[in-house]
Amino acid sequence: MKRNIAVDNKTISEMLEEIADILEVEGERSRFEVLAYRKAADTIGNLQERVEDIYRKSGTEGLMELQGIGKGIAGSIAESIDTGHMKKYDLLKKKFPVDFNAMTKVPGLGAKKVYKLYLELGIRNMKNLKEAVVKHRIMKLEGFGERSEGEIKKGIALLESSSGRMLLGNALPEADSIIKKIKESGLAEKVELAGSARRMRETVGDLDILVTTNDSEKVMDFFTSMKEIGRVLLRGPTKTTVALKIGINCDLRVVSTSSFGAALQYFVGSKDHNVRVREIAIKKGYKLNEYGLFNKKNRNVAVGDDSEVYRKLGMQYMPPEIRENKGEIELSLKGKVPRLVEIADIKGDLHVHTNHSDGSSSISEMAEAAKSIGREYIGITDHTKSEPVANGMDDKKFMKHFADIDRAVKNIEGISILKSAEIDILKDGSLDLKDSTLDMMDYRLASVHTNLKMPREEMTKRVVKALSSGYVDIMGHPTDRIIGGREPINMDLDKVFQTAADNGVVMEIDSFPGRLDLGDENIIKAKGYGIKFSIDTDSHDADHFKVLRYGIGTARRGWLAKSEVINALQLEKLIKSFRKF
DNA sequence: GCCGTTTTCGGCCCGACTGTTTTCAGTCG
Repeated sequence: MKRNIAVDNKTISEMLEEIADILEVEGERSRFEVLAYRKAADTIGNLQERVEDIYRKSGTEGLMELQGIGKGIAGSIAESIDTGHMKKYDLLKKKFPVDFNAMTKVPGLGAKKVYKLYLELGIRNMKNLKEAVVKHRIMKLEGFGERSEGEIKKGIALLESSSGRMLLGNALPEADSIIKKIKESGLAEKVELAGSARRMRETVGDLDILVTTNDSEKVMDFFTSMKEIGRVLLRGPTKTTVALKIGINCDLRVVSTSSFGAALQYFVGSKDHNVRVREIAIKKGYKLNEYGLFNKKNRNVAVGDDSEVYRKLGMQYMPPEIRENKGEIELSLKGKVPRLVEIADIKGDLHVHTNHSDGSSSISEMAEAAKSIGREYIGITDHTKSEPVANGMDDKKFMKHFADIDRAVKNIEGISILKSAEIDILKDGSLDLKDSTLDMMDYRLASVHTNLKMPREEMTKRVVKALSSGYVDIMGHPTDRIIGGREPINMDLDKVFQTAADNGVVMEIDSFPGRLDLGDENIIKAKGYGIKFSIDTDSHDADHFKVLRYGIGTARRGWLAKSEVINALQLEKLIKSFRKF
């Protein structure tokens, strides 16, 4: 019997991570080999495309194109996809039947401590660990103590109450508020957001805030007493870590003014980006750390902000969003980093719902709200009839709807309102409205909302048919994924993007924090096909327009320039761009 | 195990904080 074993990225990533853990505690291999496995695990864990798809399409060569994956690990991944087993992993796990993966997630527990707990106390999993804590067996171990046991206990509780990473859309407003308060306290000179939140990653594991001050003690006091803070995890003169009530940690780092530029460069990351930058520094005779860029005479030559570090290294500045070691270093050395799209470039919003379907505000209210934040046009894209839960409208209702839009247009100045719809792409790839209705629209946005679990071939066919119909201008939230909630629909993205390119279909970047769809990696992929993008908010309420910053952040992570974004066009040019012939 | 405008061999980023240590290993980012 042939079993179809689904091997997802998370599983593969966790296996590689455990191999690293076990190799580390065995201590027989070089620490670099351990590092290599961790790096590979990291790459797979953060991948947006399914590693299985890459393998099925391009084989081990395709896998080897990924960062930190060479012949050996590619082979292991291939093996696990083909057979459902990874021999190397199985062998090591047989030797050490320990759930490193779960236990190293407890803050303060790394591979070596987990190994020691196994050797001395026979602890193999979280259940054993919890029991040992309750029986106070851990504090008696050499190298552990009462304190460690308490931290492990708290760590377990924390893990059980939280799921790890948090949506950027939930974390960033919290960071904004903390930073604002520190600024207003007058205790710090500079206060900057760093880390993955600054890079606008779709989820963040923690928040990093960087300050310069001449009174570190007072800033730390102020920070640890803020009402947002749940408890203080560690506190030192330069670094304090707290658990925020919203469920993630926040680091506050204090650096001297002269180190600010290097520190900002360092703490914004990413880690992989920084490794490359440091290597370049070494080759040029410098030493780079968070305190400065030091020349042979040990003088810090990069005073100012992070752009100074890059300038001194002969590199063009790279915006935080692209610092992921995905080719930006090479572009920077050649001076070819593109100017990325900004919020200020956006002139309109092409995905807006009203209370005519499942929105909560009227056409006029949405238009007024958009106008008040500087939009010059919006497109009303209410749902079609296949979405009864969203009050989707049929052809007849759309007639009345369009008349209502005409009326709203007459009563508002300073913003244009376009007629459109978020048209359902039906199971067979046809569209949910009559051609005659579609003809009345200024443009057409189409999305998949139903039958999301279709097999890959069928789904690909369905979407390709819709995009080739000549009636789709924009594909809405193309993969339909919900971050942390729903897998992307299974389709051959290369075929879909090729079809879109051939038919002049624009891909949407839906700015809603839980969607961010397309995501950064798929944007880069689509960009390769010459596709254009529309960065929309998918607003269902007048208050939703503010989520645009997440879509812009994602677009920037996808290296998009203004010229690749259709809603950065003025209205006349936009309309022309929709007229294909 | 990975990787390559000094290399297909010989490198592989760097420092803070903690607990339990009496000088440091482990963990983290």
